[in-house]
Amino acid sequence: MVELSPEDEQKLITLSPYQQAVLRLLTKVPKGKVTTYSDLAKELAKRNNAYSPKASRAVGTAMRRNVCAPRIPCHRVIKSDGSIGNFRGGALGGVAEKIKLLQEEGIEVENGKVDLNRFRHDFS
DNA sequence: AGGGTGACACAGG
DNA sequence: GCCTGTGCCACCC
Repeated sequence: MVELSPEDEQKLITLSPYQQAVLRLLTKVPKGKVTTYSDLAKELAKRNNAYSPKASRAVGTAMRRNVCAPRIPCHRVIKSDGSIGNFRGGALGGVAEKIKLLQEEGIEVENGKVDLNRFRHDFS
């Protein structure tokens, strides 16, 4: 869980409501656990019926625009099949960097995949 | 207002 | 299991 500083809040309000919701929810994912784009979309839909549970793609948009207020652990978000997905557009370390960060938190990554049965964070 | 674009998902082949 | 095509959502011109 991450505490947002007043500065972070300032950056957040710059974004659309949906993007804010995604990032705030993301702060609840603890170190050592991961979640998926789809899971975030579902959880958001559960908390606010204005949102669609199928907005996984929109969640990706939120990450892309993530002012990644450094504090928000965007590297803990992977695809629903356990594969890593993308990170900062691909270049500059990209996926490799994402994997590294995950492993440093104790999450096992083999063959470019994470075992969701063991590392998936359960909201609710 | 209209059309293009992804850090996605899912069903097929 | 890998590669494609299609659907989708919120966002951004």
